[in-house]
Amino acid sequence: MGWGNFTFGKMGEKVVISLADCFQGYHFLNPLSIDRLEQISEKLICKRNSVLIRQDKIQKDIYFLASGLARVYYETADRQITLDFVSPGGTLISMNSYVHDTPGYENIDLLEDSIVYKIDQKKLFMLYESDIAIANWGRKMAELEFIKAEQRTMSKLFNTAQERYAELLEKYPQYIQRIKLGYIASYLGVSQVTLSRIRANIL
Amino acid sequence: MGWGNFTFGKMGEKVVISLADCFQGYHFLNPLSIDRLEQISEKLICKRNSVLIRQDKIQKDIYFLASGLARVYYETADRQITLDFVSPGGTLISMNSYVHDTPGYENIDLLEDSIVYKIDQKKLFMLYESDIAIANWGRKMAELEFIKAEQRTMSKLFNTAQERYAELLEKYPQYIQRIKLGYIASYLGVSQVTLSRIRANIL
DNA sequence: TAAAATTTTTAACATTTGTTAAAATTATTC
DNA sequence: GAATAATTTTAACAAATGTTAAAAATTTTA
Repeated sequence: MGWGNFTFGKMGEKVVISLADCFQGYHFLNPLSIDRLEQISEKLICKRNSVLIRQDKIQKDIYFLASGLARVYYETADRQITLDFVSPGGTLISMNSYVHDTPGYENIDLLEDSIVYKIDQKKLFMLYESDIAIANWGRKMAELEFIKAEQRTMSKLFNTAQERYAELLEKYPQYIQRIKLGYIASYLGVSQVTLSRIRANIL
Repeated sequence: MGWGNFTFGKMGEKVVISLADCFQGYHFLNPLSIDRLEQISEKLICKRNSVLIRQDKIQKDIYFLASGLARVYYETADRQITLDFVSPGGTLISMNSYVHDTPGYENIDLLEDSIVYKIDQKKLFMLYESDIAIANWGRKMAELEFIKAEQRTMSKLFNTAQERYAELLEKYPQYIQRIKLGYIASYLGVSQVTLSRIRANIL
């Protein structure tokens, strides 16, 4: 997870990240290990609004987003809270499901037509036991995802919705145009009405 | 991190967890690897109110809490927010500092006289490269800490301060007695006045 | 144990944000 | 391009929480 990269380049063209680059985003990997990971991966072409992960289903596998845009959110009976938007190069994972083979917490939908690579968890776990470079790559993945999640938490705890919205506008103007305000509001942790007030500079 | 265990047993006696049990809390480890980890560990006896980790200092090493109680918090110029309380068997780590060798986000203080084990990060990283069991143990540590942090985030997003306080009371009555209300309030994400109102059942 | 210091509760008020619903705007479909 | 659907903004009001400050209770110290 982590919306750190690009969905659209400077000229508005779609960005596509290679699977190897998705891997290397976490840690250097030798060609042999990359090859082993690629062999347990499957390329998927997904339509806008596709569902990748549902909180009530076990979804052990990991996805890497090569192109497109995804939304990660939690849901209860009465509310839906957006945790993150993920851009190409990012990882889509329900950590609890991946680690414990049980239903996790997150729902992940694709907001745009996307290309994702799916890595088979069972086969990955076997590689962890035999290839120390991949074991350490998997360690790095967990560590860096932890830090990304921590940064999101920090930002939500210490910055106002206004500040966080301004940050979004500055860093990812392309997104704001294309994502529903309701999603952005729940990402910021305010109601859509409050977000409208922020946008109108009433606050 | 993760306040999952016990500080005081049923009769009020202090709980002490062995270093090996701290390790095994994450994942099974063979005796040889346990021994290797123990060899890069150092036992520390700490007084109440000791400072373990400061957000403006690089603190790469990992601590395991064998006995006592710790508080993890973030701090800005005007506010302090308690993230977690950690009981024996838990891990005290500034993940950003541990991973990136830079100052992290968290401050960690000991709220009681405590016993902690410190693991040298540099030596640990060397073990990661040579011992695949330890590499996978380190992976598990990061994965499980991620899940604990995620659960805290979830709880804060979806449960009211009342609900979370009631949970605390039920699960850890021993703590509530000994921790300042201001710390608990900032853990719950409300002002101390609101926590007093909750306690008075005004709400 | 009395005095001092710290912590917790209570009170009064202001402010922020949510809720509901309607109006305005924008996007989609035929 | 008009009609329909979806999204966003605005308005009015209610409710919850924060702030400040003082009182009460508890703990610590001498």
